[in-house]
Amino acid sequence: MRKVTIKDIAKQLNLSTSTVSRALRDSHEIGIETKRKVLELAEQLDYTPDPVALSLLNSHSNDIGVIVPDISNPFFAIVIAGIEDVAFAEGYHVVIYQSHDDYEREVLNVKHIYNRRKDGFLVAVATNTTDFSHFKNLHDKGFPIVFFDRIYEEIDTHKVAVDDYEGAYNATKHLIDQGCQRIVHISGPPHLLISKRRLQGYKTALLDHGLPYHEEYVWSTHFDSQQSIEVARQLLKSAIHPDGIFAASDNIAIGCHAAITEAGLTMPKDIALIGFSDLPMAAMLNPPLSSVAQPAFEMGRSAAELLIKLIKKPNENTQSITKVLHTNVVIRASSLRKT
Amino acid sequence: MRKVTIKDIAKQLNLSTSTVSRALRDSHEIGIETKRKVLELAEQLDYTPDPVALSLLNSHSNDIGVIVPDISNPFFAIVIAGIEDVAFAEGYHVVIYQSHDDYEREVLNVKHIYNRRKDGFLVAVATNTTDFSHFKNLHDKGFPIVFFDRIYEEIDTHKVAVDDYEGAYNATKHLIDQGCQRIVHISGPPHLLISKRRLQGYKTALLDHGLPYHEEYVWSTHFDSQQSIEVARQLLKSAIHPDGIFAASDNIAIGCHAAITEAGLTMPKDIALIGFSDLPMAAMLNPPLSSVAQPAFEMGRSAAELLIKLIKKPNENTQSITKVLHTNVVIRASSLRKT
DNA sequence: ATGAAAGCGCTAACAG
DNA sequence: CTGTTAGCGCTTTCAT
Repeated sequence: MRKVTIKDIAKQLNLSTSTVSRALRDSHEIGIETKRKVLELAEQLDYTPDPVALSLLNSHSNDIGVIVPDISNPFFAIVIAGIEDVAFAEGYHVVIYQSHDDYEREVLNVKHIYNRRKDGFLVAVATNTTDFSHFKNLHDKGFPIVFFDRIYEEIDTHKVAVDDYEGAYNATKHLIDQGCQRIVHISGPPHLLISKRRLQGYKTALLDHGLPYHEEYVWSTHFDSQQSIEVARQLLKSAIHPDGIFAASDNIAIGCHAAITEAGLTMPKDIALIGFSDLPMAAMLNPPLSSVAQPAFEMGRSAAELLIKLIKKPNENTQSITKVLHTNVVIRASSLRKT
Repeated sequence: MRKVTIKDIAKQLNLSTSTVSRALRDSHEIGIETKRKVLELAEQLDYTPDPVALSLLNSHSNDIGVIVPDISNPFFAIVIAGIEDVAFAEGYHVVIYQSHDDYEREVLNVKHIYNRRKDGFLVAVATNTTDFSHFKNLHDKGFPIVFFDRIYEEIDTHKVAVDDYEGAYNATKHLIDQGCQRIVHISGPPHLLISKRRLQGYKTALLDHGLPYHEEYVWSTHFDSQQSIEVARQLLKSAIHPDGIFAASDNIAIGCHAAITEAGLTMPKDIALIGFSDLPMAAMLNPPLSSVAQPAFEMGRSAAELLIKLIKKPNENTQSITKVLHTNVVIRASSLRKT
């Protein structure tokens, strides 16, 4: 029970494969009657064109790739949902790749994407990637790439990100407004652009409001709660005794939340806590977690739209655009002292 | 700057493409010297065989698919990590598909997998799938399929699941041991096999320990915390006044956890709560959530091993095996009343 | 030991 | 309006 091909139809109808091919694509140069017969038999035989043969022929696949560090991070899961939303509507299928924040895996993923003739890809760069030639090489060949969230600035292509600086500034300002004096920032991996920008927002907010900036108040960890709880425990045992914590992500904040509770301290009285991303989980904690909301779904949509634009008319898009989305601070009980 | 093909190598070396092809595959009928030259040039030109051409030729791709309802569910994310673990080691690439618990999407995913000549796939069936012919048809053609977690029993192929009955029984027994008298079960979608089995475990445990089984004590919702918090609120407002809740998943339990806290009740004193899966999140809650641990990573590994076995020697595996993994109850503060 | 030719499924000149 | 031919990149008979 093999797959039915264009050949089968041709044979049964005593036509050539090219005629069948043309009839199927509704070419104007085919007799109305022939067309009808072909379409009918195709329907009846449940014919579907072979995408692999088409890929070999046209060098494209109607698939687009998306590389994220980790699908279990709800932020990326939501971004992917946004990507699928527009891709699906435009007739593209999205193939998900995980780099597991590992450079080697990321390189493998990129190769897979290119070799399988994907039409382009979207990527949030892996944490430990420092060599970007796997992106650069493809981009130089004109392969459509869009960066999102974890952006690499040096390649001249479309990018979508959030205003990290603004979000961090406002989160920190909020803590200051709540009367916090010793505000610690727990950052993500220091070399990431998003980490740098969030740190900058934190720093500027302090300075703007007459609070000193101390390097010892800036801690750092990975973007996952397992590691963050450890770091938070250390922090709470240290001599700093923070009365406010701005965590660079919700996963980090969740780790802090658990460590604070574990230490017998209460939020927001002893420590006011705020995270970044406003994952669905944030509202479920006890007390509910304040967070800087990122439009993750919208980020996915925008990135996909830009990629598809790039795929459809590669020439018209000489100007690469960087889309900056805005955040807003969602205040919940973990940081709300005053009413 | 096109991709380098076997033809380029042939031309530069004044050989035929067939010779080059053979040399690359280290055929014995090729001169040692020729072989050396070919290999050297291939290396130098950074030649990689074109997987699309190979797919068209051999009807396979070295890709395996995995269909899950939703990647943002950490349980599935971990299963996928397990799948990738063994697939990667065996030289397969895993392509992730989301059904979003939607039948239509699932059918589309299956078609994509088949059309793109994936070597086989693993699937956790979508919640609202009631027609299984898209699986049945492929299975009848001999296409390798393995079911995991959300299993469909009627197709005779390998399956991997957890002992849901056992897990549910032990969770319920634990609540009974803690002195709970009015134990409510919040189930997942009722028609799912895992829901039925967990319900059965709950029921039997009650009966075995001299507690009555009331249908009004069984509530039901989807496997996500947003919807669960609503259901939990309703439950708490009802006349039941449960002193124990066994939630059919951690997401459901998280919703309950939030609703209980919101209502000003305390765990485990007023209500003892236990979930199912033991997601990383469970330990982070306040109070930490008890849960029935499922070996998610191991489930992924087993399922992938079975699929690859099926792919490699389809004939030898006439006997399909169903692997049942064991659970264990992880007790934390949300349910621990006695010490 | 190597080459020529056919074919995987399909489309696109190029002919009639 | 329809058929023939060539080719996407590769492997595999079948010759030599």
